[in-house]
Amino acid sequence: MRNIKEIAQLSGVSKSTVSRVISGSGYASQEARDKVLKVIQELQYKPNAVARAMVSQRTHNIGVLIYRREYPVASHPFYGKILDAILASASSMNYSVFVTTDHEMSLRSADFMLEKRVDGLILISRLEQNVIDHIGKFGVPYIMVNGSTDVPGVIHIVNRDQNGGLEAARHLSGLGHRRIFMLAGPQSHRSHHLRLEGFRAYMNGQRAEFGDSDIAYLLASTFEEGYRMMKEHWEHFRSRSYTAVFGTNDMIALGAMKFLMEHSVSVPGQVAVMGFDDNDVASILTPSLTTVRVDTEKMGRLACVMLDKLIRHEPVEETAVELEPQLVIRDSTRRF
Amino acid sequence: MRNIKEIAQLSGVSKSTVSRVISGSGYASQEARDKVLKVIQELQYKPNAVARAMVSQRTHNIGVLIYRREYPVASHPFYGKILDAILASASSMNYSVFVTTDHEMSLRSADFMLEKRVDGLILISRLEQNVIDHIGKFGVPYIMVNGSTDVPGVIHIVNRDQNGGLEAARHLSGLGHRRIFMLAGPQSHRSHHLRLEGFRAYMNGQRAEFGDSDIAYLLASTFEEGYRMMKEHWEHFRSRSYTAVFGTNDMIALGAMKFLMEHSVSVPGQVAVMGFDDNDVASILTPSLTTVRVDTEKMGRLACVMLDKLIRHEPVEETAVELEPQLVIRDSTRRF
DNA sequence: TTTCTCTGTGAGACCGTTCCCATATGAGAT
DNA sequence: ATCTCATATGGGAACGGTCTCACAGAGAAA
Repeated sequence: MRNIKEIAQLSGVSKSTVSRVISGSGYASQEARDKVLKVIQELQYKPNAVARAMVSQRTHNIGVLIYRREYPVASHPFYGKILDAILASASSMNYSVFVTTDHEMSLRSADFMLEKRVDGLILISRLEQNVIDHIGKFGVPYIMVNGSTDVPGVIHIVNRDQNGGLEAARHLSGLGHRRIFMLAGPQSHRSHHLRLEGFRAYMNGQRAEFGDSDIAYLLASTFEEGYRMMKEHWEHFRSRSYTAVFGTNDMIALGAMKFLMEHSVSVPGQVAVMGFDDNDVASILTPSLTTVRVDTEKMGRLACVMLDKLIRHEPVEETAVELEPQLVIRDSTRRF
Repeated sequence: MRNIKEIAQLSGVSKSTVSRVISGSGYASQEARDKVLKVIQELQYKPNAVARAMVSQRTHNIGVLIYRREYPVASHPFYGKILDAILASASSMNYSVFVTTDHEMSLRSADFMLEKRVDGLILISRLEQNVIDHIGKFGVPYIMVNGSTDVPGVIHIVNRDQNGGLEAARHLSGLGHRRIFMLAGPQSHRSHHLRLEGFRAYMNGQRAEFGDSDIAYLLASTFEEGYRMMKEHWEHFRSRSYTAVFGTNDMIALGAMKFLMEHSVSVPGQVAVMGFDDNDVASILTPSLTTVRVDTEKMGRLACVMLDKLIRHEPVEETAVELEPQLVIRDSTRRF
């Protein structure tokens, strides 16, 4: 393969001069510059990033680690969106991105990145303490996005889920709904937990009746599980004459909505359905889903910008960024 | 940072011996082996992949390049699936994956990968000739997945779209549908073109009436465009009393279905709707969408396996792999 | 004239590995 | 006794860049 030495010989200068021309720093006469650039152009020479990384101790690569038990991961309607945003931002900042997905939270996939000497790491979704400790030991800067653990000192970007839950409750209450059934995703996951808490806080604040019997706890935050739990609680649901369902994410809500529609329950005519996240499917469905929007685009962008600062040892103002979610009213909810 | 030299000093051997212990090749006494491994364990030493790549001229990285004009890319219900499969396969084969998405087909993003010296490249979606030429010049092995161009010699993996289109026609005809309206995605794209051709071939073979007036050509293969074109042809649709709609992908079909349902047309009661791809949304919707399944999982896996062969200079049997699609009958179609 | 500064250039160390080669030792064959 | 051969080890070049440093010439300031 072509290298800088070959360019140097062909243009009749030393490799030092070639290096200077390429980097643009240091002195190089116009004459030398022209000769070198001409040869580079002719040979279609591209500097070897591996060698560069070797000496500069900077790879200009960042790693994105997504842990998720269920498929899909990259094409996941929520995590995939964050990934998309990261890819776009990173590219505009001249970083290349290693993407690793894993189903168990093993140290292996973390090591995979660490060996490759990435400049920084973006960790998406919940992470266990030992993985964080492991990564921390390496001195590689990292940022957590939408993580579950509140490890002190770890820089993380999250959605203000509690507020979102509160907004959802306010919206449904405002429409006149008094009996609301909640499908709550795994409470070990920060988002689902806080969304429930926010919702509960509003209801309690309003002295509205909302207690443990109004909540179904799901084992997964999937469409199937939403459908399954709606089915399982169907008798209960009818006997208590609920008029609304709130799922702690869109897929859950969509699963519930599918069950309802299969049982000829009109949405939103008889029962209003509301989700959280605002993924692409939410707006596509008939009826389109009222939801609380999480700004995944900003999450990804901020993650890149902040990680870049960490990498360049610039000061980072905040250790925790919380993004405000936004109520998106569509067709699946209406005044009761 | 820790390096092999430091390990050598601490274990009282030369760096050559340490290298041998780590790689497992060459001679090393049990005694030396133990000492070295102990130090490695204590220091949590990980060999530097950048330095390794430097001398071995193998990075164990592959690049995935996805060009797509519209958002989303990574989270796209079809391309995202392929990406997911690639990530899983690559990881099990000990490759790390660079993911790059781009909206225009620029040489820049290709260069981005080439400079980083990936061992191989997987190109997803349509690629223009100049980009292919550019990459070809570098001698980096590459594979095209679901590409549009039939460049001779380029190894590619595609779905047998023509057969799929044919199966779709056979299915709808078999159900008794005689008047079928087709929403055809951009014909510059191989898949959409062949799906239409396969469909047309079956219809003509059956001497069924299916002509140009039964086809609407879309500008994009999106949900919105499917909706828009269904709307635009609504009068035409009704006047010709069509009983079925076939979209050349699921999103198009879903867009059309949304329009129909909004206009109180019962699906599949009055009009049957059929798509192509079988993405996650297709099974979620009510009614669930009858479609033709593309084996994205296998596409991704094969891409990795074949690329690995190319990288290791092993012979690759086929230059073009065509995967057989599979009819998936769900609730959106029924006997007319 | 001498000294200083700016411009321009090349030699060579270095980044962290791998791998080839030289060397050493003890056992078994000749 | 010498010759092989397998085992074991370390020295040092190489991979392809960056960067520091030494040095040289030219013009300006002393």
